[in-house]
This record gives sequence, structure tokens and C-alpha cells, in this order.
Amino acid sequence: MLQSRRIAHLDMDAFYASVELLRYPELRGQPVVIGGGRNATPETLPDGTRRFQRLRDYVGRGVVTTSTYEARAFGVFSAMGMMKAAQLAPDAVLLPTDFDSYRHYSRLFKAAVATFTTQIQDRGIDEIYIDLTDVPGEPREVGAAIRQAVRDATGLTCSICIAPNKLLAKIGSELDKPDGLTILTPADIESRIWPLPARKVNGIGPKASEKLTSLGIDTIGDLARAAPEFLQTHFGLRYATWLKEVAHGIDDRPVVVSSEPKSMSRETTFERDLHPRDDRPLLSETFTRLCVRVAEDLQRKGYVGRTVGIKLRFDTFETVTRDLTIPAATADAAAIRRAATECLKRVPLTRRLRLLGVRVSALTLAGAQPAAVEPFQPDLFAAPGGDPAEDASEPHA
DNA sequence: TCTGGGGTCCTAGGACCC
DNA sequence: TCTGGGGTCCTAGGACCC
Repeated sequence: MLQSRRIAHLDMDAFYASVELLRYPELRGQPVVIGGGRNATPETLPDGTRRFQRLRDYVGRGVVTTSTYEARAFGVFSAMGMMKAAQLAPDAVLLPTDFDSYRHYSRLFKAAVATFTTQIQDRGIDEIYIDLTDVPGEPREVGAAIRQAVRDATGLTCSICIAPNKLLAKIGSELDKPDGLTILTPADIESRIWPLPARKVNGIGPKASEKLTSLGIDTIGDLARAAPEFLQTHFGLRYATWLKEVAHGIDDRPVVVSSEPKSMSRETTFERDLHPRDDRPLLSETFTRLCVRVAEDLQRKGYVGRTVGIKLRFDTFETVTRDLTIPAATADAAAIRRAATECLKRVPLTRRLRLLGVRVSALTLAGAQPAAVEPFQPDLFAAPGGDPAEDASEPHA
């Protein structure tokens, strides 16, 4: 029996928007939306006041990255198209994303938490899991101390849940958001977890929750009460088993302190859909630029990769990928472009393109001596033309 | 008034090997 | 003149997350 664990999930409150409010305190209390990119940078007037762009002035294909709680009151949430958000909250202030700033504050809050323990799992720029099992003190006191340390280091608030595992900690950190501290024990599952929509479980996304709803399963409690055979019929054994476990708050996944990247990619959505023939020069230039950027990312981080892939999205939003594994891992832009071009040849290019992407996966550390490109095989010494048995096994014409 | 960009993990079929 | 079966790699697509 595994020793009972104490796992925290820490989630920064409206992180990007809150960082922007540190820079522009005069926006506090207003609906503010981050996203869209291009040219939403505020203008500073001669008298020192700033003029902000409003959401109503936005034109383009961007989506909302984050919004303040005031903007959310208008129904503006992450991943919503900006044009739609502008309909809902035309007077909201629009700010461009500034990842450098967010990364800066991300490092600050993670460093603050690291003074308590090294058992931290990164979950992106604004959230972490923390294994507090070996950190002394009552959960509520430890949680309060961490939140205070984060606030002292950044001026920002976060929400924390401390629970027996990552599943419950993740669900729980949302329960008293923003600026919340939640403690969950197994005894709280029925009262606090079961009433929640199944969608709140990390791993049950839009597709699965829609299917569950169509089967009459709305809440996590419904899931707990559903017959295992019923779930298995509709979701397969593996997923059904997992659904049952999460409904009962069971999750043994460890807090993973470090991990190696598996892939690196760059992609871009065009401002207008591009035609493979008419816009060929622009497409070609973009293609090269994406290869160069992926190569730079690999080199900067010290990785090489063996599998090169492309991603195309057509004007219909249909998306296709192709990839190719090459003999030797590389971080060279030209080599990546050559392989990506081979991939491109395997896609019929007739429709207009909305998006183009380049990815390198099967990564290894660049410093590491590569495994022999071709594993040594006695067959290598066979006569050209390969295995003689091959001809013998050829079917009769 | 359509839907960003950077990732991870899973599934499934075919090739190929033993 | 019969079609087993396990393991691994490669490829494509899709769900999901932040």
C-alpha cells in the first residue's frame, strides 16, 4: 500500500491578465482581454496617460488568450474568437500578449515555491503540481505560506488545492478561485466533487463530455453511479476503467519533477487563406522561415531530431499531417527543409491553405553521441539486391 | 461573428523481423 | 497446396491541455 500522499495544485489567477494589470494598474476593475497580437500596444500620450485599444477595433483571426474576471462576466473566455468576443464586450480593453513578461513572472513564482520543496512538476507557464508529502506542517498552514510567498515574490494571487492526488488537487484549485486555498480529503469527494460537471475532470474534454451528456451522464457523481458495462460499451475498456477511477477520486500518477521534450514545432495561421499556386512565393518563404525557426529552437535548447513533419490546415479547417523519419538526427534548417519538402510532396495541394506548420520530433540531446545511424547487421554485407529469398517468395504473375 | 500556437498522449494499421 | 504470433518502428489522425 502506497503511503498516503499530499499533493498540491497551484494555479495563478488569470495569469497573463494579472501580469498586465501590474504594468497598467489603471485598468484594474475593467474588462481586459489579452490576445490577437499585432499592434494592440497602448499608446502613451504627451500628458503621460495611455490610450488603449478597444476590442471593437480588432480585425483578424486571433483568439482570446486570457481575460480578466470583469471580461469573463461578459462571456469572454479563453480560446474564443476575438471577433466574437468583440461582439460580446466591444468596450473591453485589448492588450497584446507579451510572453517575455509572463515567463519572467512564471520564473518568479516557481522560484518562490521551490523554497519549500524541489518536488515540483511544471504544467505550463501558470500552473504547477507540488508534492508536499515530505513537507512538514498542517496542509492549511503550508498552503497559506506558499500563497504568501508567491504573492511576496510577484504581487500576484494564485489558487491552491491540497489533496491526496493530482486529479483531486487539479479539480480543487478551481473551487475557490480566485485567491483560494482548498483542502480536499477522500471524505469530501461525494459532497464537493460529485456535483461537478464531468467536464471538470482533467482529461475529459469537449468530445467526451458531449458524448457523456448524450448518454445522460452530466456530473462526476453520475459517472460514479454509472454501470461499468455501460461505460465500457460506449467508451471501450481502457477509457471506461479510467472514467470509473476518476469518478471515485482515484489517481496514482506521481509528480514528475523533470522531463525531456518530445517535439518542437512552429506554425502560423495566415491572415487570409493562401492559394498553393497563386501565393506560391509567400508560401515558400513562410515554409522556409518555419524550418529556420524550428532549427533555431532546437539549437538554442541543444536538441536534434530524427522525424520531421508538416501540418497543413485548409480553408475548410480540415487538417492533415505528414512526417518522415530520416537516418540521422538533425537541427539543421536546410536538412529540416529538405525532409519537410518530401512530406509536402505527399499532400495534394488544390485547396487554399489557412495554416502551415513544421515539427521535429524523436528528439535527443545534441551533445549525446548518436546511436549508430544504421544498426550493424550482417545483412549489410549481402549482395546488392537484398535477400535472395525475396525473389523466391514473389507471387506468381 | 467561425475557430492561435505550442505541446503530450493514445490508437490503429502496415512494414518488417524473428 | 494457406494464411501463427509477438515485438518494434513508422505514419496519420485525433483528443486534450495550457
